[in-house]
Amino acid sequence: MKYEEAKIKFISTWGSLGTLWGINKAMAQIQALLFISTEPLSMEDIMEELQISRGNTSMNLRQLMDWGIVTKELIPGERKEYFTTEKDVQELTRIIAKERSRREIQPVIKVLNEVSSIKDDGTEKTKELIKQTKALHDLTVTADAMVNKLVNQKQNWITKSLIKLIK
Amino acid sequence: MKYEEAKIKFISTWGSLGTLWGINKAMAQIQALLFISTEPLSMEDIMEELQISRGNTSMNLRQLMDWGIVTKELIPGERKEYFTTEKDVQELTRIIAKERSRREIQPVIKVLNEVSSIKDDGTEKTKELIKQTKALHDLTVTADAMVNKLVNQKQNWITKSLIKLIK
DNA sequence: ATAAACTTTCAATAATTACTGAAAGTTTAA
DNA sequence: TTAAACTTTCAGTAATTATTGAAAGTTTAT
Repeated sequence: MKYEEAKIKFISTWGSLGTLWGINKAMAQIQALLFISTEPLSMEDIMEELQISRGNTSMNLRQLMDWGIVTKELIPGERKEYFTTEKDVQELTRIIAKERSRREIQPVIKVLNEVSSIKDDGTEKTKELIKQTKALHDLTVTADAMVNKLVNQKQNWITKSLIKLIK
Repeated sequence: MKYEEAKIKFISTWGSLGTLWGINKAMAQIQALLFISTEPLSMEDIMEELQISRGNTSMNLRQLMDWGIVTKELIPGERKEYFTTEKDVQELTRIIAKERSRREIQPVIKVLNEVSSIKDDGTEKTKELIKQTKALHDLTVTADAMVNKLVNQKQNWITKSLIKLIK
């Protein structure tokens, strides 16, 4: 496999993975492109490479910046804006985990908490609802805490954690 | 909050969460309904509760069975088929993690492996592609192994693991 | 064998989500 | 202050994904 083919394969795989993570294809592809690029890219560059419109590029870059994954790079003497993505996979993971927790997990925890706190009226179905949503609540809280814990160990966290768990 | 309200809230929250997990709303809602139900439900019951069509119910139940989350329950003397879901949250997590790994993570690992194994032609951009996809590959492999490890500790895994990690 | 009771399939349609492109907005340089 | 160079916005449209409902399929009882 040659460079161009490998690049296309990587970008398109990353793009379709994005879809089932709740971020759209274009957004994931832009991030992928920046991730393997040796220098910052302009909007023009991105549009050209991925064959997407200016509007699409602008909106998705904005979202990536909202996530904190992509940043503007000012190149002296240039009018255009250039973009780069976080290049360190562990830092990238940390940012994504934190954002997903904030955006998706926390709201769910809140609902599970509300639902599992309703008054027990003594009926079997109410007892079941409380029991099951409480179990989900506790699981979610603990898993979320665990991921945050893992991910905040800046240096070499995965390896370290794995070693701990295996023994 | 009363039972009916809490139930509706739980089902709809679970449903919309499903969406950003790559499983569709109806599928997640059916699972949620079964999860808090005290007894097995028929297709009729599910259609009625969630206000969805017979075809939709049938297809999504099938998918849930493919995932191994829902099973048919035969009730003696009854013609209809009844359905239940795994009720234990830890077992549920184990099944979901395993399936997601198989369906989504493994294919990505394969591509990352292919892409990061292309021949280094000495150019900077090829070096960058190899370096970055290799980093992603290693991270993905390790994280996947870690989740599997965690999740396969049948009893009380989350709590145990957290304790280990914190100290 | 027939029919009643049920489930599955799938073409048509609806609902949702993503994308475009041109107009409006902004910034910088002269 | 004007205009060139650039970015953002958003109404319209395209693409994708989910849902329906009726016909076809299956199973069980008689």
